[in-house]
Amino acid sequence: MSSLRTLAKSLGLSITTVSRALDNYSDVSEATRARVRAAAEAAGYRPNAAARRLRKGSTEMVTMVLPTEPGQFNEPLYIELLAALGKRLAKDGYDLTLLASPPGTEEIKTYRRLVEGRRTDGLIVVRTRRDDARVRWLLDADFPFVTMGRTDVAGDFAFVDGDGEAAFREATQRLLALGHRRIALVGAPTAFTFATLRRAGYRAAMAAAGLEPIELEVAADEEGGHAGASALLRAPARPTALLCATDRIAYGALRAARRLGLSVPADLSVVGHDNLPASAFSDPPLTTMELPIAETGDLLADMLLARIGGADPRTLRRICPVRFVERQSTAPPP
Amino acid sequence: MSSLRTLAKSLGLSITTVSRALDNYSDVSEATRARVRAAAEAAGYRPNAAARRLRKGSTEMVTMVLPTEPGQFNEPLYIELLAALGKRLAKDGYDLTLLASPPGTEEIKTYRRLVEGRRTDGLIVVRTRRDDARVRWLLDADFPFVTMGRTDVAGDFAFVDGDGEAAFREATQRLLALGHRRIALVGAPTAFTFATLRRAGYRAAMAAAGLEPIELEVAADEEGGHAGASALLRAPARPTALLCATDRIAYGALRAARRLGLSVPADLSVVGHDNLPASAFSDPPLTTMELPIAETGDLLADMLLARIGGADPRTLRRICPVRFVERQSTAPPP
DNA sequence: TGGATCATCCAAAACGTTTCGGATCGCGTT
DNA sequence: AACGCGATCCGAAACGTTTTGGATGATCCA
Repeated sequence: MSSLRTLAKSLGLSITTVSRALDNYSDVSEATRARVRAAAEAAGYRPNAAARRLRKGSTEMVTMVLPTEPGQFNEPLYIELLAALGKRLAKDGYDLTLLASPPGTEEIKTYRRLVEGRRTDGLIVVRTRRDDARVRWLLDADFPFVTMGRTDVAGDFAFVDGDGEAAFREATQRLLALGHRRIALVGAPTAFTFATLRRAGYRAAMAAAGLEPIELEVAADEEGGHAGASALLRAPARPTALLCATDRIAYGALRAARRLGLSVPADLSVVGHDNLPASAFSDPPLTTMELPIAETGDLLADMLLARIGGADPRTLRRICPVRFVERQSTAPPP
Repeated sequence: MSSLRTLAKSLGLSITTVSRALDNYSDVSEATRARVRAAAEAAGYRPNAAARRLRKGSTEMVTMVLPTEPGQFNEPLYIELLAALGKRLAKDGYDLTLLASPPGTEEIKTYRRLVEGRRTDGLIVVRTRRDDARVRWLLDADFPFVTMGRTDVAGDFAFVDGDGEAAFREATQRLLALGHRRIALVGAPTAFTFATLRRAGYRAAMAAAGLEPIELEVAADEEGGHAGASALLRAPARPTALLCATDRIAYGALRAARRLGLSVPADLSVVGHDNLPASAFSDPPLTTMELPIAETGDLLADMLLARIGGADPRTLRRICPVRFVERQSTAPPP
């Protein structure tokens, strides 16, 4: 409604001057600037986003595409991440938007639309895979992006990740220190980088202790955890501890243990990862691990802004330590 | 990079014709259309979103602003809602974006930016309050929007809501039918419409049975549920059933019961609402209620598109039935 | 043959902003 | 008196689409 034109006309000034006054250019007098500001305020002037984008060639927005399919995992984390990112980006005048897309080819199409239609200045890629088509495509298109989580894809790009390997190594060592020997991993699909890294940490600690790893790969949700833990706990040499790739897997495992009449932690120790809000209230409260999500969001935002500004991605990589959160689902073996 | 201009030049056609060919206008020959299509495909042409928006005056995007503060509630639901909405909107060529904003005045500012800067064609408002400043503002600005959840704000707008009142009435009746008499409500903050409606249903059923309601209002998360249930269960005439406004409150209640040495459902029945993925795996699996979220999303999307198209909001209101999900957290009282 | 109709194409305007390259004026210097 | 300079201001172009309002031939009918 209220455009620069009408504003200029009502002030008896040129469009140029009004624009520059509002943009704090130095070549407009303080008196005029004040007058313009007041008028703009009174008229509720707000620059038309499309026009400004067309002219400036930048959208001042950043997008995160969330792969969604019915019953996916880790969503609460992504929302929190979004909140942190949004806050940090807003400081630099960027809007953060989230786009839901079913994973797979549909997702790549979404990226194409975003990038080729110049609908966003930068992207945040989450739930990375070891071979990640999105990352490959974005590298190829030479478009600014940042990933949360690592990838095996060759090329230079910015990322933030938790040190899942060290975390699971440490967690395994803690279980070993408690006296456990038959420690099983209820892992997530190893197509995801995080699952592979956590497994590597587990394997390393087991190998160092001279123990055979016991592993299962399940869907990264309660159902997967339930099925996986049920299978493991029915085996002849029943594990005394379950190291779960995620908290949601751990919830399923807790339920499986109960159905088999095992009490946690007396008969079985269970450890998760993510420290979801519900984990402090599970039965028993879940021992788990946590990546400080707010800091991660800040970092990702900083990196993405740097990338948009043209920074070298090789300087933008960070692997963050994961904090161990001890609760009541772990104890010495029976 | 590849604009209409370059495309036209390379084809020896005018910009107009290329544009119209791609837009399936009838006044361009089939032969030319095919030629243009092929060239556009080859060049990877994608219309510049800003330019098209500037010209058409519409953004072809729809926004949902998610009020986020540390440890909020119901996020998994919103993600699923987002997925459903996105799918439905994509069919009509609309992008759905989500914007996180701290609730309160900051949130209204976000709405102003979106609406006055013409950054979106329509809004989805969630987590409605009885007196909702966002709704008031949007009504005042006469901007197309849809709410998930009702409001006491006077005025006509489109909404979808679950029939929380009927659901909680029915749930209370079920508990009554099991023989419970001391049924307590662990409610959410009644500033939120849903909390008030659910409480109304509970009160109606209790009144009809000639019983005094026992109520507490807590934060709508695990912590709130834990605190509220702890207080209620320590009272002299301990309730035999807890009706919780949300599943997350119910998780906290389950934990509180356990800490007090009460077994669910033998000593205490617990009922939630939302049917979060984790609820089938709590201990015991939680009896709860469910609003089919995918259908809700479809409905909301339909309504919003209708509103953007100028439909009368008075024809766009829907209160959906809520399904009762019986699991193992309910039983007759001891 | 002349006029109407149709199929196909196009020039130019418009959307609202930012920005380039001056224009104008007053004032102090030489 | 001419000049230079700083402080203010402005016209016009440009961003890449969509759309209006024709233009141009070819074909058809009387």
